[in-house]
Amino acid sequence: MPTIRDVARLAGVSMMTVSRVVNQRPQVSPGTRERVLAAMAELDYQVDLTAQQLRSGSSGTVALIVPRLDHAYFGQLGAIAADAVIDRGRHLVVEQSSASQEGELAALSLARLHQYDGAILSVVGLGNAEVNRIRDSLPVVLLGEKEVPARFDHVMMGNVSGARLATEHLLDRGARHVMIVGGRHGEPTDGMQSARTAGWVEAHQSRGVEVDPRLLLELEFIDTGVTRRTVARAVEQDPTIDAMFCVTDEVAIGALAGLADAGRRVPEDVRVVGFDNLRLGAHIGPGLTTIDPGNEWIITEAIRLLEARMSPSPPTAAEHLIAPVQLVERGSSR
Amino acid sequence: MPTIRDVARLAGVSMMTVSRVVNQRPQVSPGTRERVLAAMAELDYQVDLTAQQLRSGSSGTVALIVPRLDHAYFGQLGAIAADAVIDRGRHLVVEQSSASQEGELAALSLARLHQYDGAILSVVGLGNAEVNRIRDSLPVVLLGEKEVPARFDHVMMGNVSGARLATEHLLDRGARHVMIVGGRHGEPTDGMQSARTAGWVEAHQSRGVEVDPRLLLELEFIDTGVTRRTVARAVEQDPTIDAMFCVTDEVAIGALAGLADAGRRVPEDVRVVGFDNLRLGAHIGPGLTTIDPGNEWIITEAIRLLEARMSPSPPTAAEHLIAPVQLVERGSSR
DNA sequence: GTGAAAGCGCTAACAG
DNA sequence: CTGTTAGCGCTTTCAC
Repeated sequence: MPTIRDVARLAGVSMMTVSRVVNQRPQVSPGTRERVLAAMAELDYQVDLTAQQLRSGSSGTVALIVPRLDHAYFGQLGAIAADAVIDRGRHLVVEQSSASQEGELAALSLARLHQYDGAILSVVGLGNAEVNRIRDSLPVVLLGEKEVPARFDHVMMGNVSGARLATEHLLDRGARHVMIVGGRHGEPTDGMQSARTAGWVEAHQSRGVEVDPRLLLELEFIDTGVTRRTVARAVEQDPTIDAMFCVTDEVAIGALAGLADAGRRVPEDVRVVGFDNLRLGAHIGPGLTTIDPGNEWIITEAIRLLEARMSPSPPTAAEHLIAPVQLVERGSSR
Repeated sequence: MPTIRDVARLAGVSMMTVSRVVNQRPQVSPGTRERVLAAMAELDYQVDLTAQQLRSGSSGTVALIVPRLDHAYFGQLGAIAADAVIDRGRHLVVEQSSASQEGELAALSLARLHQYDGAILSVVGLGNAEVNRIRDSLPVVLLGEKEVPARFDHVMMGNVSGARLATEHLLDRGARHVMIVGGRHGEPTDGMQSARTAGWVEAHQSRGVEVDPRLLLELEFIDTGVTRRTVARAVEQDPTIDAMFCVTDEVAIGALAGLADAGRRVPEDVRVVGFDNLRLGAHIGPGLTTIDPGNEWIITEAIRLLEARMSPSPPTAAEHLIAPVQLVERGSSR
């Protein structure tokens, strides 16, 4: 591989001049620039970004760390983020944190994170202890539905309001036995499932309907197949169920399948609403009514916060943002 | 940030000794190792991977470059690859190549690629001219359904055999008017759609059924919504269609929706088979029959080839592999 | 507008 | 088992 020194020799200039041309600095005369560019082309020169980064301290790269690459939701997040980061003149790389046995922490090795100018971290399954290990040495914005230490910037979905919106929609449609599929007891700050369960409860209160605790359906884990089996069993045991709020769209797809297995029609017998607004939802069964969590908004804000932290200006107080949600009405709840 | 020099000073040893401890080299006495580890903990030392890489020439990182992060297929690929790479003692980062206006080439900036020990490149939409710009300076394995220059290692799906298998399955079930949804004329080496169309033709020949060229349904582009509209129109115009081979599962999901829109039942009126074996397929409608392209096999082989290229041993001739496919039979074709 | 010197943090190669 | 020397490829700083 040719180095900047080879280019300098060939062009008859100093390494510094080549460096200036490579980095598009203005203080180079047109003639010199031409000769340097010619030499670069001649040698097929490529900058060594590693050396550049070691010396200059910046890599031009931002990382997005997600738990799983094969969950549709994180894929959408990654695609949006990649475009947004490019528009800001940097590049995005995505890493999967829960890879293999080593688990979340391995990918979070601070050493690796330090290779980037900044990082957007999706903190599902990460304890505060782990998150706290991130020193203030690196600009970081947190994503995710759990409470995080106050000193970090944090963007989350409108879990409570979204779940409430979805459940109110079902109650307003006349449903009186709205099951929450994938619900979980606990504080709304514990995570996605607890927060959405809180919204489900709130909706009942706002509409003056009693909450039936037997309608909280826990799932062994969040998975389409698991949901399918669990839901089919549930509706066979309790034929009065007339609606389901599913904590995610993937769960809702499992619920639709389970309801079909049990011979229930959607929306005639049971209405269904999901959460995430996956693209696919529009084309599944009668069309999946869902909550749009505002992913574009989330990424836009996360990157805005990250840019602020990466800028040389004095660091401001951490922000904690909640994205605005929207109901997307389709056939499964009509 | 503390450096190796700070640790060395605190532990009362040379930088080299600290380096040996950090890199788990055996030739350090237990006592010294203890003191160094203590000093590292005390200072909360983290290696600078950039400097390490500049000096040692290796980053311990492999890149996977995919066109879109939000296509379920590439998400699954990424997840499998991340696990496989970790098991080999390295890390994986995923980049999206078709980000924003700049397009494929930007992410392929050779300079960026050189930061990695090796790269797995999904070459959808990449011309041979672009691929050829990759010098032999970096271990690279190509993925994708188009023909590539012979000097590159290349792993691809069994497009022709898979499409043939799917179509034969439909013909054997008694279908006589098997439409290919998302088909395209051209050489089988042109890309995914042409290759699968070739398999569709082969199946007709092997079963002695005439190919009706009007049953080749082109799509404006590969998208669930586009497919839905196009398929609904097609079956209204030609009521004799009794089966569909869809070039991908995402297309198949659109076809299922379009068939429902047009009042056709699956599988009673029209049988449907997809291609990709997305997890979701099992739970959509009657269950989507599909071709499993052997993603695990593809990634396993790609990484094996990459490891071989990354090893110091002499480079062997490039390999061009085709993954074995399998029919996954579900309700949509019964 | 251009160049020389110095060094980012680390490790290969060689001594001992 | 431990240390010294040199330098990876680049850019910062300062000089001209």
